[in-house]
Amino acid sequence: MLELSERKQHILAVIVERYIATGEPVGSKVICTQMGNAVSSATIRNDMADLVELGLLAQPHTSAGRIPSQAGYRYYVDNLMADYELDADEQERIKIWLGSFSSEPDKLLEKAGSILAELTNCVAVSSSPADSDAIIRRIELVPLSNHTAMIVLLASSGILKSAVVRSDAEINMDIAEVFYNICQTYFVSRSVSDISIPFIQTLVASLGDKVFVMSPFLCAIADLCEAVKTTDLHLKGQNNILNHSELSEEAFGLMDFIHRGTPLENMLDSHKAPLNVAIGSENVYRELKNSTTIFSKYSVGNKDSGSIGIIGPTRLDYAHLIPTIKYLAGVIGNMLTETLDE
Amino acid sequence: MLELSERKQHILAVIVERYIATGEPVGSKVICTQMGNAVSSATIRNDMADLVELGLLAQPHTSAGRIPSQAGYRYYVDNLMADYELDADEQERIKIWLGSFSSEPDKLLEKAGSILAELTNCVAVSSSPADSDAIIRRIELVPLSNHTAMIVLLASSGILKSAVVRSDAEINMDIAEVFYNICQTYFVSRSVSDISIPFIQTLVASLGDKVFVMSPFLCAIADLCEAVKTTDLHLKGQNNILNHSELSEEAFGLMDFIHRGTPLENMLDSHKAPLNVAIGSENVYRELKNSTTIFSKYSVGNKDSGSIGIIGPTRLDYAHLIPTIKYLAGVIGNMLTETLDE
DNA sequence: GTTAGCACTCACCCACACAGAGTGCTAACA
DNA sequence: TGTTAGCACTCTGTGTGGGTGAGTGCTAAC
Repeated sequence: MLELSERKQHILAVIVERYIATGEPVGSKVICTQMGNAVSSATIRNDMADLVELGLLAQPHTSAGRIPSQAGYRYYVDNLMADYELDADEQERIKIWLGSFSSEPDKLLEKAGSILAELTNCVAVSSSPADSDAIIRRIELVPLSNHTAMIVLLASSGILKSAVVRSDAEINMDIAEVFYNICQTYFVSRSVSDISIPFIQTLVASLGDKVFVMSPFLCAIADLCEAVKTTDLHLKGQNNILNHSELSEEAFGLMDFIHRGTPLENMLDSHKAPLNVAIGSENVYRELKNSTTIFSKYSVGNKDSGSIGIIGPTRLDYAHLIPTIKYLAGVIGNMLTETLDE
Repeated sequence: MLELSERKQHILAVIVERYIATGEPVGSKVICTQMGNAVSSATIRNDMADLVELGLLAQPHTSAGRIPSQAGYRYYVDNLMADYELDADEQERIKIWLGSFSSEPDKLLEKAGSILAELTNCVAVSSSPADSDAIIRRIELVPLSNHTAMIVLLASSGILKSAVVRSDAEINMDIAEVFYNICQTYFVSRSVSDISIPFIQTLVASLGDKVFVMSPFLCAIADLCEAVKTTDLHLKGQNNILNHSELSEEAFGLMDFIHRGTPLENMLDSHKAPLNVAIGSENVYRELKNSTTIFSKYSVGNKDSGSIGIIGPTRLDYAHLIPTIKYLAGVIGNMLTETLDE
């Protein structure tokens, strides 16, 4: 790690924080005042020149002040940033906002995304748990009309998926009973990755005369298992991209990137640590080379499941946003774990 | 309605279609060629001057060609536009895309929005049916674990709402039975607007010792009824706003507008006709004064329910988009009606 | 009513000058 | 050796003026 004199660290911190606040390059004179005129602006200029040399600061042009380079932000996040905890008020507010309506996992994640977008003024992304090894906990048939029913599947990943199925035959108690038995025998307690199309086909073949009645339901179950294995991304606050003038050049590319879906999923999947902060070109995808991504995983029942986080400019209030995202991920994890309580 | 000579109509049509295709102002010479040199460019210039006089064309500046004014688009849509039907291929493609996974109403609408965004390169908006007079068709309790259950509510508007509820007491057959009886007696066949907070309070008071077990469920039902009364908006293809250079000036305002939600809901609610095309300042909200909105209502069980449509620039391929949106609305209506079949 | 011919009008592009902010460097100082 | 005052320098942003070209509007003839 880079060794910096106390004063240079202080100067770097002032520049980062001031630039984060104003978006304007910071000149030596301003820093001088900010530091209570402890040293002259010329001294600060000398230090700033050194910091540029070290790659921690950048100069948009000769006659402008300095702005943090991506490495400068990184140094700030790793070494200078004040530890900040959400105060009880903020914590309470988030909890109430999130829990005002006890909802399904997918809706909870969507709502968490909305909250995050609101709090951060960035694009918020939340991913629902995708777990190929998830076990089917329960499957229920909910009759809706004579010919339609809803199938609900609860997986050990805490995720709940449902589909509406239409059957040509009337859905009565008999059918429900048969469905229940099939589920208990062939589906419940198995891994979702066992439920392949061939599996369904063999199963269907063994059903005899019930095959026509049952097959739409069984196909729906296969679809639901597929859905359990698939990551769902929820995007919120896309309007915030245009809020950040430094992103206006690449707003189009960014928008396109987040709408493409798959690369974003891959990125979230590749995260190993519970918290990931990627500044500028630390991001794998070059579409994000001028953006910062902050993502936190949440865990359902002690197992890392999905992520929630933001995509924004590199000029971000890291000191406040990182703890906020961490906290939100914690709350979501707890709420989703509850559904699995036996 | 404005009386125009055959030739002027033709010139207007050429200008509108060419401008839609290229985005460049159209000059007299180009039109001349397009019309097979039937008349000279000077003649066309004279006609164009008349069309400007009538307010159907506009001139970005003296030495540029002409572009359609908003009134010009309107005249085109009302009188000149070719009637276009989706061919069987396109129809089939939409149906397959939409119906690949028999889904819940909300998800169906979301998917329809995605399809529309894809097909039109515009922001697609779909609203789920909100009906204050909807009748509760069914309420079902789906146990998920010892202490959590899902409540599913089907309303006559074709909409299905669900919530996950956590109860301190264990959820067993007894509780399911009590719940079922309460639902049959107090909820099913009533209008969702009857299920007010006071109603729930009186009901709770009459439950005696079951009050603690039941109240979270009953509160959830009240929330669900509220949800049935509320319009849900699904936005898709927001990246498309940046695709249209003519909207880049107001991209920020537009983005903000569609994210505010309520005005958009009000707009959809105010539509009386099955198909609404508002060009530029025909839109009530001034944020849309340079945009076009095309919305079609879909009906569930012969009753107008929600809308689906797009927001884009005034420069749109009206001749193709309008039939596409109409068709999609028709398909959605049919699919949602099916769920209600008794 | 239609056409050819021509002057005219802007938007666009480029080059240039000017002001202002903030620096880099030098020489003096503690 | 580290710090400071002073000053020339550099580069952006803005505004001004001339040149080019596309497309028009107008006039006079057909």
